[in-house]
Amino acid sequence: MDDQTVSTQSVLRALANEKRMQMLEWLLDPTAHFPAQRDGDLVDDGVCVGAITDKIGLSQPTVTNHLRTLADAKLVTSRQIKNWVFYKADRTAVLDALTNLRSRFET
Amino acid sequence: MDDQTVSTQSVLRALANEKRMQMLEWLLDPTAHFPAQRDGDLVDDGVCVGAITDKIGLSQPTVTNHLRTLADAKLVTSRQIKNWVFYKADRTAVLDALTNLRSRFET
DNA sequence: CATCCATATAGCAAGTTACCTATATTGCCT
DNA sequence: AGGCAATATAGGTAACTTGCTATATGGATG
Repeated sequence: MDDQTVSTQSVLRALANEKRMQMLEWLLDPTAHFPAQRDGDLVDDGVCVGAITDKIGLSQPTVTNHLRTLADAKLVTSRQIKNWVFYKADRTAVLDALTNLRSRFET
Repeated sequence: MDDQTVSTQSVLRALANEKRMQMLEWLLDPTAHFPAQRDGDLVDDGVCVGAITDKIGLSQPTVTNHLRTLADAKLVTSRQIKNWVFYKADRTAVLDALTNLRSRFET
């Protein structure tokens, strides 16, 4: 329950930034937002950092940092393939977090 | 829609702080968390700043500031009676904001 | 009208966040 | 092995957040 509190806060902090919100929305529907990748399937593996960096217009380290924040909140997962790291949204985790949040506010 | 974006962010920023989350939860069920007030009904009028200040253990100006953040996000409303200001949670606004947020993440 | 009480505003300090550039790390390829 | 490519880490700066104390404001009351 205290653990719950911490995690809800980390989710809220992760979402309370437009750039991260944008990235998460893109990652939830990667084929709509990113070109196909040579190594790694957009849907199965996720989107590589470079593609996100190109699209969002921030430096690569800043993007890596935002992705870490999303990962800390368990909203995205990452996997390494060769020397790429692919980030993938966890839709279930996102929706569960919101359900959880909502339950705090219902009577 | 851009307006929507801004407002979603203000809601998320408002909730992404434990003290404000706490206050909002209290304000959603005031009778469970605050003693009856002489001037102003807890449910109908809301909770006065002083009562919130006593309970949360922050200075009065800090509490006023947090309440403003919640009010900017439209999660609470305020009304003045005599020289008290009563803050009241807007449950509908809270739930609508979450519904709205969720709709961004559904397929 | 003087004062008191409740809240708001001003202004400041400390901590955190968001961004950058430079560099390290790691894996691949010739 | 050497170099290239992709990402992570380090380190620095500016802006924002969170808290405080001191003070202003404005209604109520003796």
